[in-house]
Amino acid sequence: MQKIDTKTKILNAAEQLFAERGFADTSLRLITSQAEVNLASVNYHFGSKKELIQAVLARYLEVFIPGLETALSELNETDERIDQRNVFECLVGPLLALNAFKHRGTTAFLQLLGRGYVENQGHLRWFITTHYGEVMDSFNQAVQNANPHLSKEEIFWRLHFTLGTVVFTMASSKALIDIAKADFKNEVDIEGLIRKVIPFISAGVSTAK
Amino acid sequence: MQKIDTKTKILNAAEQLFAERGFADTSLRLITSQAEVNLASVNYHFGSKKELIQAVLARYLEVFIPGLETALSELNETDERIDQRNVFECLVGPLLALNAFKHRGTTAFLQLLGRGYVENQGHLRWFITTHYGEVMDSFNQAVQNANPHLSKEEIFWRLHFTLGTVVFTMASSKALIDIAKADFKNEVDIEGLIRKVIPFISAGVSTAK
DNA sequence: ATATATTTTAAACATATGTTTGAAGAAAGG
DNA sequence: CCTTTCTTCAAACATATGTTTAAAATATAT
Repeated sequence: MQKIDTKTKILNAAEQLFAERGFADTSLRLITSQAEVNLASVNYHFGSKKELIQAVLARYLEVFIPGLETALSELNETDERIDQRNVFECLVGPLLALNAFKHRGTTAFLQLLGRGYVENQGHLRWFITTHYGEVMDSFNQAVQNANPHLSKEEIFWRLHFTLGTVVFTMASSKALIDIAKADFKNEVDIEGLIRKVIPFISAGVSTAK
Repeated sequence: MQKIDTKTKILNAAEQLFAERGFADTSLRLITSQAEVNLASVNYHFGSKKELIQAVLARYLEVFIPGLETALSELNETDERIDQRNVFECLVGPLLALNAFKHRGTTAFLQLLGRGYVENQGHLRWFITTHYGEVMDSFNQAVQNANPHLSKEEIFWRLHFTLGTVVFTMASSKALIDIAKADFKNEVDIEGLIRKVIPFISAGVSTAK
């Protein structure tokens, strides 16, 4: 059994609590008690709560973004006609890879993303577009290629609708999966959920006005 | 110029600030200073911050739910084939009616709904399904009539995807509208946003597997 | 082994929060 | 008018929060 250093213990506890309860409702004392570290170590290792939040998100983005980058560049190199579903499929691999990187990683990442977008007047959006602007542009380009009938503004809106669908679904995935199991006797896991949501958002994005 | 009583002044200020900044990030002192009333009057009139939040939401639900009820019962009585868009259109009237009830009422209500769903581990979700279960069932029935090719389970999932789309979009509507204005020089108001989202969710709900 | 740097710790700090108190003020009823 | 009830107000209260401090403990390097 290997020893986990303080920094990682804080990140793990903070990640889980932020995803479950949101950033504002999670105190440093709650984080440090769950991580079994001293309160002051957060400020020592991260500087402030704000920087801790960024570090939690960064740990996932640093894995997810490169994965998305390679998937997108592969897609953009094929000469075949690109369907919107193919574009969204680019997200599936990198997203599920987060589960290998960390237990329940996919769900946690998507929940954090949702929290970050809704809280703090869209500061996360600014962070992502300034730090990972190229990937966003690349993804946007792929969507435009798949939907030549749509204006850039229409695509902007629909991609944000998509983000809402995914983020909200993942944030309440546990409850939804439980309900589905009780009402329809049907077991669905996180990958099954992704497979269900892709036809929905693909149809939404590609539909004619 | 009529005198507005303290209770209403608090509700108005709280509603605006809750919608803009979320519940956790809005202090009672911020509310009472904007409402120009004494701090203690919140506890006097509402008991606690939690009850104030419920009162703010209830003021809208009491107007919106009956409106939705009548729109749905009208739709369910026609013998014509119902399109999925007709079902979602049932929401538009009651939603826009909130603007007559109160200035910027539609936006405020939808933002509050989004905040309520995302904050506080889905407590609002439980509140609505237990208090307004009949309307939810009626809405569900209309969707089934409009989509006879879909199983009940598939509809269950897609309606929750829809909820996510709407709730997330509205919670971040201010930020999104600002970006659209900056990037595309295009002013979108809340009705415009509703008109944009309905084709998206309608296509998503009705698409074949 | 000693000196240096890094990390951990308990305690204190400053501030912000929701809530309560008790007196003063206003409104209503007889 | 006086009494009673309802409402407002400034102040205090108790607690929770993010952050800082300075000493102790541990690790690192020479």
